[in-house]
Amino acid sequence: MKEDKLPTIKEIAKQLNVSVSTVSRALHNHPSIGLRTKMRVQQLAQQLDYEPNQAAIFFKQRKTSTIGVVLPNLKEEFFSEAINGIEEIATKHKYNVLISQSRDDTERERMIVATMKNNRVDGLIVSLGANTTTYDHFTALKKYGIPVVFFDRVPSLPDFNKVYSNMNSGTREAIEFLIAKGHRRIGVLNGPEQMRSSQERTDTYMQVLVKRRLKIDLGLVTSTDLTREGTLKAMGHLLSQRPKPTAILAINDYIALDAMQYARQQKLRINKDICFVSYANLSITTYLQTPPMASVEQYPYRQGSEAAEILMELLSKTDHDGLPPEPETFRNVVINGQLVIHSKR
Amino acid sequence: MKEDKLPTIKEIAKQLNVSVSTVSRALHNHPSIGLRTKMRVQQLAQQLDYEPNQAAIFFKQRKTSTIGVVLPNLKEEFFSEAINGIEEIATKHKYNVLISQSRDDTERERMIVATMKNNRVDGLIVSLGANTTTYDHFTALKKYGIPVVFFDRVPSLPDFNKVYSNMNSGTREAIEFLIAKGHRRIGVLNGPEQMRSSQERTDTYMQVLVKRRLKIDLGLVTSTDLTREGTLKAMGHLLSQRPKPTAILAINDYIALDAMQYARQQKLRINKDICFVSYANLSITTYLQTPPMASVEQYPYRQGSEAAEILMELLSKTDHDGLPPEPETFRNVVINGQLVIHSKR
DNA sequence: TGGCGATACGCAAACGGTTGCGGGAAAACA
DNA sequence: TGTTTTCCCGCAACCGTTTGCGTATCGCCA
Repeated sequence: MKEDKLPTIKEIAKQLNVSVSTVSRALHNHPSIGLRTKMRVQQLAQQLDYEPNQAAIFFKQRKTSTIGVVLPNLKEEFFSEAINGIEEIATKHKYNVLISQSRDDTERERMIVATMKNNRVDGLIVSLGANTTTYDHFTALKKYGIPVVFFDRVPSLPDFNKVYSNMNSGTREAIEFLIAKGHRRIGVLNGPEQMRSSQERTDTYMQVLVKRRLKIDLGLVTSTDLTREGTLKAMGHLLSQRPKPTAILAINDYIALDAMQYARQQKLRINKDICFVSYANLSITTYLQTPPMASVEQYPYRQGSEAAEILMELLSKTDHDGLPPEPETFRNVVINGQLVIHSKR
Repeated sequence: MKEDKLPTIKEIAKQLNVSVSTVSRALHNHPSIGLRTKMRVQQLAQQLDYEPNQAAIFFKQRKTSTIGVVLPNLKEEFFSEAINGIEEIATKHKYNVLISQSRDDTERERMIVATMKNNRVDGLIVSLGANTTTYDHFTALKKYGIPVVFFDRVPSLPDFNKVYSNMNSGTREAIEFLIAKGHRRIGVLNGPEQMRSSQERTDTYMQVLVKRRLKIDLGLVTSTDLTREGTLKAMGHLLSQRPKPTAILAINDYIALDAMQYARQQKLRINKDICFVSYANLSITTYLQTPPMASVEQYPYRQGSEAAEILMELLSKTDHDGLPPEPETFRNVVINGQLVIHSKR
């Protein structure tokens, strides 16, 4: 009972005195198999609890029905929510999902991509590590026909498939919101400069200020490396500006939380002496007594599911390889972030 | 350049005019291959960027070097932290990790286990869905020699490998802590009754009260199905008791957060009119202005890594199958939870 | 009765790598 | 120089499934 080897197609063939090919076809409802034998095969298969050996199939078909997901970390609700979207679509298309965390370490990221390649994942969905600035480990995959779709943290190069939330509209809304509340000195707590989103955020910030004819003070634009220490240091810088900023736009809710904590330590009253607006709109903020005044919702689930959808499409194309070498077109889906207001004050 | 098929061992063999077996052995540093050819092979392999086709190896070796992880959801920091522990150990042993979420849905859980079996994962690490009361989908795996290790939410049956944090010591500490603070009416916001931990928690609660000669009021012991609605309802019940409880022991931090929000709506002041103590000690609580007074740390990372370690051990045994049918012994690792005090008051 | 087209099934190769076994050639010994 | 040993390497089977192609059987019509 213990060493009950899994039943194979051969087993069935032997017991029924037919060939393996007949069994295989019978199980696939191939038209050239007689109804009688088809029934017999299917019945015995059921009875033996036969399940095809996926490993063998993967090997034979040269595809694993597995997609890899590489992202900075699962701890952030944004990413775990995105995973849900990915999983949803993937399972619908009968794909497995291999997840791995880069922890914002480019070296790890390279390793992960390499092992995923060796494991022959059919495709990849990636959100870049914060410090990743080179993409050769991804371009290398093209040679092997492994499609890659980026989401959220996407490379700034054009020749990649991407799904992301553009910062422009959300940021514009956010700044306008703050201005309408009377704020004139608005600080920006940005991410690392190599991140596409950071640049967009800064750009939009400038644009709005210019449009509203407000003074631009570059001392009010800082960046954090996303570590807690980096955030505190950046906050120290912001709060040392004179006059102090009365509002701060933070790259995401986690960073905003660190920043708020710092501000509180400096005896500033949140949403009174200083207001926060951030991105992501995580559920944890609803538990705070003083949440950020507003968040730009980034729709992680949608980003994940759209990325997965695109990947599925790409995979279905490379399936029947034989088509003319298409002129390589890249998908570029932009999801507009939207401001969600938490606190009226 | 596009349809650059991945180089195979055959390719190398052909180019070097040796047999595939020689190449295979050369790459594995087999002693029976001459130094000269070994060098030539390895060099060419490097030059061609040869990487063995894992799918083929999996198939041949009848093991996939992949372990499956099934847990309720990744959103809870407890689980994503546990994943980190699992990943750490797994990659150290060159295993891949396939993650899937049951979302506390037993049916989904069954499905996942089934597909993981078909995908021939070598072993499984599982944290049960909240409503799972039958374990036949896991016992079925034994027949096929697929080891399973449970963690955190473990079945109450003895014949499984488990790693979990026992509630006794942590709960005792927690209740004693509250009693020392002067609380006499302590409510319990427990999980579903079928969860092992819920029972342990209630038992210990009773024991301590008895020992301290405090009155036991069963109206103060409730349970939630872990949904937000369930929690609010349970809280409604607790707060309708007379006299009101002055402290509440909640099954985990998320539930505590929901509960605290409810209490606040009832115009109760947290940590003043009513105190909370919970389990897990998540990092998000550090951002709260009024966190639970204390949390019982559950060491998710350790639970994950220990579970993975055990699984690795089990896998290394079944590797060289041929040993006498051992008398099936099950590992049972208990990690003592420890009370962490957040708020002095 | 010979020929023809379906119908239903078997043969065998292929996917890429591993491994037991056997054997040829060179080296060492008598 | 003949024999034995040692060192290298090739042959071939195997893992489970899919699939192109060949073929036996049968019915049917001329």
